[in-house]
This record gives sequence, structure tokens and C-alpha cells, in this order.
Amino acid sequence: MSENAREAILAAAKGAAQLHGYSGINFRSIGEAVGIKNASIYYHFPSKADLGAAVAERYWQDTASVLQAIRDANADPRVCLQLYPSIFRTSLEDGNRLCLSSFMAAEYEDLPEEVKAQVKAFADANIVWLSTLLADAGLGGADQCERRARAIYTAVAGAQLIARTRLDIGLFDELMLSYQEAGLIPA
Amino acid sequence: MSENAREAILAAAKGAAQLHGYSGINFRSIGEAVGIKNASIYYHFPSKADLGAAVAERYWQDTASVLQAIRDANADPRVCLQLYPSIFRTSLEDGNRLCLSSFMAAEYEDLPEEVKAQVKAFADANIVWLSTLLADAGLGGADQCERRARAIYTAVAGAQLIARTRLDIGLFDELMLSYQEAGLIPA
DNA sequence: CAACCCCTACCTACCAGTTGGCAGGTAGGG
DNA sequence: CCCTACCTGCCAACTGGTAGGTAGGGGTTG
Repeated sequence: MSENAREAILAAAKGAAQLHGYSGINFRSIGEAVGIKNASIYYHFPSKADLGAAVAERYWQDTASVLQAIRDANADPRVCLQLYPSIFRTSLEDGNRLCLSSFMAAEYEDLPEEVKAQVKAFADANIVWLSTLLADAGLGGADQCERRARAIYTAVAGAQLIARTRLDIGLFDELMLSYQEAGLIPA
Repeated sequence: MSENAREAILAAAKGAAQLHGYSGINFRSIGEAVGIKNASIYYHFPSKADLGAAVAERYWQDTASVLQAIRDANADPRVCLQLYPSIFRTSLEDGNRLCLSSFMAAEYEDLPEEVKAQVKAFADANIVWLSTLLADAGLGGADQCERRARAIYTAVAGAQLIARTRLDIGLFDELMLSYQEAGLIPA
């Protein structure tokens, strides 16, 4: 196992956290999913807080990579902006999972400090990406773009949160369309 | 105590749920807050699921009352729409609490059926109110207004969720302004 | 080549704390 | 005498976490 086990633990914990939150990360279940005993997880991660922070850090880094890939594949910033909601859509497709960071935002008051920091980092990464692309699309100055980036990020996260309760991805798609019609997401 | 106890339990459970979610509703803590022992709660509510459902039901009913009061106090539907975010703002003011329904939307997969139903009812109540007022303001047909109502509700809920992690109500206010500037919330 | 040792990556067994929930008892008012 | 509105005491399940043991591979030394 070795490095494989570490990765498998991260993957299992990520999946669990997207379904049940940080408090739903359970060492016994994760051990079972990975194929080791719960105590063995402590060989790879010193505590639950460390594991949670590692999961959240990996999560925003992976998201940042996907966002970068969208930019690389599409020269037109407006196309990129329209593809932005897809990163939230995929987790709904994948077993009605929530954005890890949204779930942890809800649990924020009960989170260890190191996890909180990674949750904020996710939001920051999204806002930076959005605001860069808004600027590239010529939609105002830096300040204006950052404000709008924040608005888009929070709105899309909210849409995912609520769409989840209806078990209907169509609702999420419809909400993205409404955001476009209203002028929040550039059409 | 009697009927007082029941109300006190509901209030304590509501407060706990807004901070820690459904899974954070803890019979011992609630008993302590109310001034009775945990086992005594079972006299008033047969199970945690029942208590949770009662709390969520009361929550959307109270919200519906506040929304109705806004309508009663303001003839202009546009003024009402601009006051809408205030219901989310107040819970942030009150100890950085989240909308109960948003928190439970995150926990949705782990919720008992009867609680899920009340979580949905909250969203429905908000959307009905918003879409009625959008129609009153002459902002399109019934279908169009309902779509926009959904968009506003999810965006505002998302803003509250993310603003919470920054412990800064100013961010929430700024997001509401951005939604207005973008044209999502009628100005 | 063999004996040795240590490090990796796990294991078993356990602990203390917390959880929802239940059985059965009781003070006091009508 | 019974009903209300609580109580004590308990249980089983589950939680994160710890102590200490071990199989096996690799490197070093006589």
C-alpha cells in the first residue's frame, strides 16, 4: 500500500465529507473503504484535524487545476465563465455530493483551525479565477470584477446546496440559466 | 413548565441546529439549556426525528410570518424584495448562525424523512413569497417570476453560507449589493 | 552466506467520552 | 387515585485516539 494507502484514505475521506461533512468523516468507515483498520490511519495522519485539513487542501488544489484546465482549453473568457458551474455540477452528478467547502462552511463553527484555513482557501481560489476571467472579458476594473466574482461564487454554491435537496440536476441547470438571464453570470 | 418547556426545547434546539446542524442537536445540551434532564425531553417529543421536524416546521412558519409582516408594512413590492435578505442577515447577527434550512440542506442525505419534508417546505415558502412579489412588481409572468424567485433564494442562501466563514456581516451586505448591481435582485 | 537489526505499514485490544433512547420511579395537583 | 411533568439510572452503539505488538523487506556487519 504505502503511498497508495495515503491517497486511498484521502479519496475516501473526501467522498465521505462531501456526503456527510467533516463530522461525517469516520475513521472506521474510511478504514473499511480503504481496506485497513481504523488505527492504521494514524500512521498516515496524526489526527482527524490533520486528515480533514489534508482533504480540504487537496480539494481546492484539484479544483484549481480543473479551473486552470478550462482556461487552457478555451481562449474566450466568456466561454470559461459559462463552464464555471460545471465544477459544481459534477459533484451533484457523482452521487448527489456537495462541494466539500460548502459543507464545511456550514460546519464552520465546529471546525479545527487548520481545516478552516483550507475552506477559506477554496473560496479564495474560486474568486481569484473568476475575477481574473471577468477582467479578461473586459467586465470592469479589478475591484468591480472581484465583487462580481464573489457574487457568482456564492450564488453558484447556494444553487448547488438547494438543488441537492430536490435530487434534480435539472434544477441546478435551470438556476444557472436564471443567473445568466438576470445578468449575474455573463451570457 | 409544561407548555413553556416545549417551547423552550424548540428554541434551544433551533439555536443549536443553526450553529451545529441537525446532528448537532444534542438532548443533553438542550436539557441543560432548558433546565430539565435529557430524558424528560422524550415526554414532549417522542424522538429526535420528531423534535427535528418540529423545529424545522416552526422555523419556516416563523419565517413565513416575518415575510408576511414585511408585505403588510410595505405597499411597494420592490421595497419588500429589498428587505428580503434581512431575514438571513439577522441570523448572522445572532451569533453567526446559519439559516436552519441551509444547514439541513447540507446534511440532507442523513436526515429523517419527516425533517427533509420541512426543509423543503422552507424553500417553498420563500420561493412563493418572492415570486408573488416579483409578479406584483410587474417583473414578468408567473413562470418567469418563479424561476427568478428560485434564483434569488438560492443566491441569498449561498451568500449567507459563505459570508459566515468570514465572520463579517459586511461581506453579506456587499454580496446583496452585488446581486442588485448584477440585476438579480430588483433595485 | 548468515545473523542481525531496524524501519515500514500495518495489526489487536482497549479506553474514555458521547450519543439517542428506554425502564421505571416520584412529587404534586385535581 | 390518576395524570402531568419531570426524575434517576442505565444501556448499547459509536466516536477519536492510544499502547503495544508483529510480519516482512532491506541494509549492515561478522
